[in-house]
Amino acid sequence: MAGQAQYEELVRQFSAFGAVKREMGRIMPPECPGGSAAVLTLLDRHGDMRMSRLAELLAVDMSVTSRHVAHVAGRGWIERLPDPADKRSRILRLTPSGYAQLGELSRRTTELLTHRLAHWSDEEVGQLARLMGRLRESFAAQPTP
Amino acid sequence: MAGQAQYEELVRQFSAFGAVKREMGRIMPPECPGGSAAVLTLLDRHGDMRMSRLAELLAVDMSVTSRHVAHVAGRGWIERLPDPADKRSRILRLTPSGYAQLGELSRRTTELLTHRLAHWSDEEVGQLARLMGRLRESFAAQPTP
DNA sequence: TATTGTTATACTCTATAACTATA
DNA sequence: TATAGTTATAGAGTATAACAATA
Repeated sequence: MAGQAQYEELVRQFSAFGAVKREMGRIMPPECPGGSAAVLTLLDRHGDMRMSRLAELLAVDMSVTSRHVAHVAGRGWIERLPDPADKRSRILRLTPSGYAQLGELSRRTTELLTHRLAHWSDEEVGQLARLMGRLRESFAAQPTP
Repeated sequence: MAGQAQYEELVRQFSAFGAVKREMGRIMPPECPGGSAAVLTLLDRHGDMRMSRLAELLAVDMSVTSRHVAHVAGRGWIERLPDPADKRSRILRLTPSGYAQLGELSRRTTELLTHRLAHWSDEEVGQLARLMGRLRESFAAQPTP
């Protein structure tokens, strides 16, 4: 249970985090903006899925998901297969080209973080990842009413 | 010095953080979007300053800063005073109305975080704020060439 | 009637470039 | 000539609402 001053400090850091996110965005391939990268990463992580499931994992409206998916499919990085169980649905699946794109994304982000976090210990990187994961869970647990 | 797998996990958490930021944004007053809140917060934190200094603290282009400042000034939350040392410059200063708005922002964010982070210890909140602050510093230290 | 997904519209945030006023 | 700030334009991300197809 923390106090108001601590929460305000945390909010300041949340706000300042935008600069980190923007720099990550700048090193991405021009054809693959952040939304596309998120789609590829989640499909890699969780396997084939439907639009609605992807929207849930992205934590954005399905209309937004639809846009991102259309962009990614247009580049040939995923394919949209018919769902035999429900003709309204489509199953999303990474293509070999999509896996190649994921490799490129990984190379770029690893290269940037290797430089920027050169002075961070293994434990610190893990701790930040763990706390941010817990933060996301704490917010996802109680969706806005 | 961390490995590629750890960096990829960290990048996933960076991406997922967007959901937290969006929920924070949803509870803001409609007249005061994120950019405006950042301007008010930084002026409160660092005192009166010029546009260029604010742009540096926001870590965005001055054209973006100019937009946010115009919005905030239009609501009467800050005033733009002439700089006696340089007629091209303007000194930004919070008004009483601006301080009132800051109080409202603080109430809303504290209320949200009190609920969402109810199970977090004081130490964990402090640790997350500290690590995110260090992350920002690690990125700011080497601006993009 | 309800659900899956798409599209149209609108709003926020951002960067680049052109512009002005002053240094 | 260089700098402080503004504005116009363009692009990415998002949400809401209206819509089509299917359950």
